[in-house]
Amino acid sequence: MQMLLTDSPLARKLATFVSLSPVDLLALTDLHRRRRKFAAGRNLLHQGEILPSAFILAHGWAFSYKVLTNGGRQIVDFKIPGDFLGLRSILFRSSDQSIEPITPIEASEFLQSDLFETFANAPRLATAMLWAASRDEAMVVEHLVGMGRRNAAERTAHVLLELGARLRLVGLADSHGYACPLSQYLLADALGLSAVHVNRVLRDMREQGLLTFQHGKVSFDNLKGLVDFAGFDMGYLDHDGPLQP
Amino acid sequence: MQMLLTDSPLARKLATFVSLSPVDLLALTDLHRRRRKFAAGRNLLHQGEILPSAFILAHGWAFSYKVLTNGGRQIVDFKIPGDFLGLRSILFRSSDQSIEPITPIEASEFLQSDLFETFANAPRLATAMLWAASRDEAMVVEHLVGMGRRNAAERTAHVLLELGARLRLVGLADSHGYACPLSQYLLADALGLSAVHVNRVLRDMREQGLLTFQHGKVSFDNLKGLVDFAGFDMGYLDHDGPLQP
DNA sequence: CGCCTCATTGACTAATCTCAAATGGAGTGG
DNA sequence: CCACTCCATTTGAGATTAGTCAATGAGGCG
Repeated sequence: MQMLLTDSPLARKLATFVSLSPVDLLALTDLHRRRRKFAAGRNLLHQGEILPSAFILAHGWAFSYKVLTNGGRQIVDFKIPGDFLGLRSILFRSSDQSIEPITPIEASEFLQSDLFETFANAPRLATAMLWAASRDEAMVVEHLVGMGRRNAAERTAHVLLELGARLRLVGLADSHGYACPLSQYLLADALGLSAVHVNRVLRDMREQGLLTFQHGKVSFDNLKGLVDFAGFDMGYLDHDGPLQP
Repeated sequence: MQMLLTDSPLARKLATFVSLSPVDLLALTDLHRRRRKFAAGRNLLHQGEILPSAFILAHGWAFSYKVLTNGGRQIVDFKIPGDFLGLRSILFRSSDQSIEPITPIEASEFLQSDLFETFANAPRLATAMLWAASRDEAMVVEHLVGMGRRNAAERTAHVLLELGARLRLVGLADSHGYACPLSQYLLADALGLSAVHVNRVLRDMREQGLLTFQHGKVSFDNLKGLVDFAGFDMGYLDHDGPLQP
């Protein structure tokens, strides 16, 4: 049983940065009690909704987004196994973002009280989770930076590289590439581009031998060149673990 | 003395959302012990630097930013009195952003240990500060959304409206406008635009009677029209206070 | 005054969007 | 197996937005 839990994507991710004690792992188990499934495309959390629970994504992909009054949609982040869904919405009264599954997903639901309990029982785990939240914020900042000061191709490459690095942490990618359920429309809404332009950019990069995004797979055809091209640093992803209070 | 502290921008901001007890105010006092001054334009915190302290901005403006390998600079957030500077960098080992004063500033420096002490002595204040941090993150998300799905004019209007709302919280603005030390270059680096284009956009909005950005002042010439034009919601700014664990 | 930096404007260029249409693959019913 | 539909992808052409380069003003300050 413990064996299985060490293998959950979240445990795997956290263990990369903090060594988890048996107590921590046990507390993590508790958070995984209520496993639920959701269909693709059906809102899991809606902008402004008040939900007393949050989720740990165990299987499948999702995304968080905001819709504007003018009709546009901006994807804030893609969520992969091991990520929290709606963590902020239980710490604070309401969420300002919506979350929608891309594929059918499985996620473990936990309540606000479960979280506070965990914080009390396994402080080290609490720290690790706070760190994970901070890492998420660093990713949003990096996304913002890319949006403002990288062109369409650099941005696209950067997002796909970042996803690769994150997936590798949970064992879902290697240095050659990964399975990717994103449509070009989703990519466009994340990158602040039109789907048409995303398509052209992907073709260019494929023809330049940098990366291939096709048939549900991302292949890094020239990883070094791509990292260079995108100005991908990764420092904001795998910096040292959290300080222990 | 207590009177004065209730008047600090941070106390004023937090008090809008959480009622602070005398103990909380006292703890806040402690954080304000070490007041320091910094000249405009001199880096306060540098990308990647490890600093054991953070600041509460008491007077003047600053901004946080990242520089890219390609030379571009993206401003992540403007900092006004009552804001934290470098809070993340003491919770986590290193900061991925730099901070620079725009005007001469005064800020209260506090150490990591001061913060943990405060958390222990005044839990309610700790919650309030965590909430403030979360609000900052919501602003970054909104900034990201604007970058991706609002055009140059909407983005500009949105940022200036948001600054107005934040300044009002600390008594530095009213519904007509506020004093604003930003140059068009800074605005451009925050908006992901060229300074030249910012200039044109500002002129357009001035000619349309929406807002005037001139001589260090922002005037909302048609607040309602402007809010409408920018799709400014404000929900992400003044949502309810934090939940009390 | 002379020298800054910031703001402003014009002319031209480059990036990206929009509209429109064609292609292709996966599933579905006959 | 075929015809058909649905959707995502792909491509082209022209319109729009924003960027670049270059020059001129305008205010502040030693």
